[in-house]
Amino acid sequence: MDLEARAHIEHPESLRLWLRLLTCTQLIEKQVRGQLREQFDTTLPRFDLMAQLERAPEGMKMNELSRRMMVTGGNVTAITDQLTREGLVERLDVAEDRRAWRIRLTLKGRTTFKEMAQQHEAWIVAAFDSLSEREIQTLYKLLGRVKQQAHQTTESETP
Amino acid sequence: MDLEARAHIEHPESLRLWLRLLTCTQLIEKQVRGQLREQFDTTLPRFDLMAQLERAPEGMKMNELSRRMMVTGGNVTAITDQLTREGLVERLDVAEDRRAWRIRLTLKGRTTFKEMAQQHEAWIVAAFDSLSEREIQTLYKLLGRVKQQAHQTTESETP
DNA sequence: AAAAATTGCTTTAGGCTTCAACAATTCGGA
DNA sequence: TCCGAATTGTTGAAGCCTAAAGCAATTTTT
Repeated sequence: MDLEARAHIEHPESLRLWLRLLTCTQLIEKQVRGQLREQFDTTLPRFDLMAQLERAPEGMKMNELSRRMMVTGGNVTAITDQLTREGLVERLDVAEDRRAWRIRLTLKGRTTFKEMAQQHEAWIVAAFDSLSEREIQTLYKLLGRVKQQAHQTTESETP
Repeated sequence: MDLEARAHIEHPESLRLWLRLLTCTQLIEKQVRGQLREQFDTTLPRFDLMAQLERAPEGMKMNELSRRMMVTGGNVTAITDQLTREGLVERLDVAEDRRAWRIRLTLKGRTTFKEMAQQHEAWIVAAFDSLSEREIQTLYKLLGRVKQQAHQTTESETP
């Protein structure tokens, strides 16, 4: 019993697909949130922010974090504040622009993240366990088209 | 520039797939939220609740709404309160169980929803425009397996 | 160089969401 | 029958998220 329960017989296939997509994402996401909470006492947004930073050893401006995480700026401010208080990330001055910060994982942040990331990866692999390599590829490719289209639509909204 | 930016070269394909799935869902969802807001001054959760009710002419217990919407009960209480105040749904007594309510769309709710649903359907169809009928079927089928697996995992968590 | 526009971040108000604790009711077994 | 357990819905605290407004610094225009 889930979101798809609302699909009508006469609904177009795309609508059914959308509800299923939504259901899958929400189920997996809930599971990941729960595990992060239980095992590491943290949240998905905080994990996401650290995941972005892990790829940028020299740090990243909040601006860029916001774009990559696909959330608004105010949000990044709040999460960065938390992680800073806990000593997992640090705010560094940007020499050329006194408005901006460079956010970087601390040593503690880096080791903490590594631990979480390893578990996280295992959960995700388990979530797609029922698909073959080939099927994963197919899914990946088809969703690539959906994504591209969605990006275009989003961008052309505000001219 | 989106969530996928954090994918490493050495990450397993499932992780890349997960990030892409998440990106697609979020992009489409953001778009739908925006449109609902602009065109109908409402929110996605409110639309979702009404969508569930639309299939149950005799109404539905909050309990069941909560399960179908995949959100917690407190949430349903709040959204139902709002929609009730606006005259879009109504709380009816359940004869056999004085703890429970039966929530039902009012006439106003029904006509309002029909209008929104029509637009909503068009947005979703547009979102998957770049896929052929056959590709939509493939996606639907593969995600079906993912969903089934996710449901099982979720259920076996709390014994 | 001054004015205007833009950019980077923060703050605030408001909505969604969960979890945990609670009251009322119903159910089930001794 | 009666007591404990489970269920139904509500409330409150805390976190995430957005949109909009605001401030400070920077860039562009005139």
